[in-house]
Amino acid sequence: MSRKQQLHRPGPQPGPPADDTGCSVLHVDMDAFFVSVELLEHPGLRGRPVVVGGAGPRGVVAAASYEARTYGVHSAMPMSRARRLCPHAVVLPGRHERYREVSAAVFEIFRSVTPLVEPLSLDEAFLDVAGALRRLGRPAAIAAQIRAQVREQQGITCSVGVAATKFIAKMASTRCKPDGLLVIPADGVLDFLHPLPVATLWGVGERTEQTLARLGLRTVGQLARTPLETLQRELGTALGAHLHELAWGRDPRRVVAESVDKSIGAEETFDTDVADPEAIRRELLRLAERVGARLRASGNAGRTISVKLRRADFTTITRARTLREPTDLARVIYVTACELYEGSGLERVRLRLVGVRVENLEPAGQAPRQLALDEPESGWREAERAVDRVAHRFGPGMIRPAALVRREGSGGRATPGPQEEDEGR
DNA sequence: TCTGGGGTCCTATAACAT
DNA sequence: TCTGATGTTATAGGACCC
Repeated sequence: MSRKQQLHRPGPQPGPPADDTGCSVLHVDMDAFFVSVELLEHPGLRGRPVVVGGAGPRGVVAAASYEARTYGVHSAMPMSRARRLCPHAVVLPGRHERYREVSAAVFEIFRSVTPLVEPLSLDEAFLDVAGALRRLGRPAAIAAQIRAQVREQQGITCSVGVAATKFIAKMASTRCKPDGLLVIPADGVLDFLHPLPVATLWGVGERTEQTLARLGLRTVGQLARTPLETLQRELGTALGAHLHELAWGRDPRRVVAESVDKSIGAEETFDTDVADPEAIRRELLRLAERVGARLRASGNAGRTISVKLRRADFTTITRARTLREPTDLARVIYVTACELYEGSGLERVRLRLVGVRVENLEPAGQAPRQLALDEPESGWREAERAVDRVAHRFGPGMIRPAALVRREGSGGRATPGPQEEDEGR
């Protein structure tokens, strides 16, 4: 569900089959993934404008059907605006658990082709099929086979870009959406690339597009012919060099299957802005509990705790502190987060969002366990492990700190979160 | 029109060490 | 010993991705 989705003519490539020699990188992208999964269960909605996303007052669009897109609706758009653009759209709240299941099944198909599968998100991945050519045929044939299997086994469509490099494969899948297949031959890369608008490049968002527009650069070709030094002066050394390389079709990045988490975090936007420090601390506790549980589930611990505070006017600050030892304990995360919040100078300021993140991750097993006798940590550790076990058996939210048990008139969030539906246990 | 939640990466700066 | 140059690490902010 790329944000840069555009409406395109679907269908196969015209003309003779393109030469896919050396094009061993595939980029597979599900078409309007969340919507497509919903349509499996609500076939009556097929052909109608359907939008998946947050239904609350501050929700945004996570996915839009192609019918909805004709009204200008696209992902990341505020839901209020989407409803205005397309008042008769069907809005569904989204069920990520279900999307994860379908995603897992689709990725099984990918891995039956090659072990070199690099997930980018639930709905897209790079595949390096160089090692599968002998067994399964040419890259374009493998791509067609994957598309057929996804359609037959899961009932949804995807688009596949085939090229010699990752980023050209990704651009290709974007250009052939929905339900398409596009091969960019190695000797056709620049013809494909140079007429495209700069904003289609991976790494060019709204801000960078504006900067480039100031320089009079609208197409990738114009970008390519701009001196490297100019780009680096205007965009910074790293981004300037990166975009210059991409504009010439050069992208040395390999497809890598394994990846390590660098941070784990949670954040929440309030339905209405909150100034009360007690309510903010309660939210920090909820978030710390969530992050701690996910850290322990993933077997990680982290040394750096950061909080993110977004004011009503959308300006955002972050504050971080690095601990002497890594932790996976919600209690430690919570206490640190509170101290960072209290030291931020934003204690009575109206906030629309708070977030908690743990960085500098390492496997929890190798984290040194300094525990002096007077430290209560081991008690917390046992307590939190017990909570993990209960959550595992009975579902999350069965046990939680007393401060999070909702009381009548306790303030806090304007509407209960998903784990607060039931009154206090 | 009013902007979610999960992340990664880059840059600038400051503090500190060599 | 003082100092400048240089490297390293932590921090903050922001662009960008899906």
